[in-house]
Amino acid sequence: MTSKRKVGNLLGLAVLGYLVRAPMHPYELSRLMRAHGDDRSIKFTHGSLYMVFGQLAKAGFIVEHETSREGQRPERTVYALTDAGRAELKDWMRELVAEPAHEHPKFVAALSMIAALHPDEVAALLRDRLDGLRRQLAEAEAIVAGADAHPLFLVEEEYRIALLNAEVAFVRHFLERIDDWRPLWAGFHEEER
Amino acid sequence: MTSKRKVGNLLGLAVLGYLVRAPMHPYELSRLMRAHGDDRSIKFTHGSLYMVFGQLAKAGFIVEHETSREGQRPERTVYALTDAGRAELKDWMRELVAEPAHEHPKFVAALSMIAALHPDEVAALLRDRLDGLRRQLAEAEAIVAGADAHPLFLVEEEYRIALLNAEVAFVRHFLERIDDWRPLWAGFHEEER
DNA sequence: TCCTGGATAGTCAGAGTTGACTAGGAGGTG
DNA sequence: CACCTCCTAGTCAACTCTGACTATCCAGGA
Repeated sequence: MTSKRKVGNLLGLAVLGYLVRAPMHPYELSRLMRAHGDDRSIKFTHGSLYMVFGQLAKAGFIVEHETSREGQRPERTVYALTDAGRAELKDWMRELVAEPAHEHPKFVAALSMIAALHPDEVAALLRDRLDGLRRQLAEAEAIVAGADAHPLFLVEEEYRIALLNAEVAFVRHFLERIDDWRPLWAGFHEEER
Repeated sequence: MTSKRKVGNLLGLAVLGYLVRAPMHPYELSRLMRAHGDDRSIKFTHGSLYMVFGQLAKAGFIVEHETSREGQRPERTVYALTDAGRAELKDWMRELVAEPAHEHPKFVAALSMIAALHPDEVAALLRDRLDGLRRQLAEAEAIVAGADAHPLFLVEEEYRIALLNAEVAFVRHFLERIDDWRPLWAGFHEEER
């Protein structure tokens, strides 16, 4: 069952996943995640990270391990995972892998309203989109090719590539059919000269 | 440029898109959208709809058209689109269609942390996921087949189908490779007996 | 006739999120 | 050696969103 989690932000999952290896303070984790390119997979800003640490602590998944200070720098609070946190990590991962979630990508919203634009314009915009998709594909492929890590650690990038390829194919197919649909479509735009 | 919109919630896009046809009050739109199955494309709850109407009004994209009351029922406030609202609708649509957004699906987050689970368990979970994906595919295909509407109005459902098929293929491919990766992977789970 | 459940229409407290702000230290440079 | 910029580490006000709550009307069953 997808009963509601005490901490819903996926950034919390990443925190648990990293703390299982070693206790850390938020700022250290922030650098680590950026270095690993995790910001491509998990949305996070500097500010939300501290929020999530606070939420996880309140929920009992992590505890303050120690607080230290170097020179006059601000104090650092190091957190460690609890047993409850370890359990939450496993349980959350199981749910995310086993149950495909119904999500709401922006492009889907736009497609559901697509008749609001004139078909000629849609065709031009879709060609722009194809360019953008190809750029994203090139980026992802460069990351996979350029890394010397085991493919296990880039499996999320391969997933992204698979979805991007599917979207490219869909957009091309859409472009091919647009002319056939023009008669019906035009009905919505009579008033515009 | 993706300069920040005054109203960011995609539900606002739907509101603009429907009000372009006729003025409406929030509750009426809510029924209409549910009847059209728009909740599959755009996330919305009853409560957030009233919020979004308020935000759009504050931003000048819609205005109160009239308020009426039938019997002792609560008062209904009917809103109409302004010229600024019409412009925002077009501009927003153009951006959403032309520029592929980098989004953060939950499954990507899980994949980036996948080594936290034992490979045997991941294999089992992925098989569960395949079942779920096939159910979602069946659902989407039934919607496309069962509707007598023009395919233009179901293009978002076809997009979903394309992505689901791509994900099925990816998961199957992942399952095939899991055995090869087991030696490396196992390294993370020595401690667990 | 009374009662229950669902549709109608909207409000709002509390939880979550974002982005801007603080403030000292280290490193480079003209 | 004064100045500027980036790095370190964290806080917080303002905004957004969710879900629970209010209140009336109407249809159908007991």
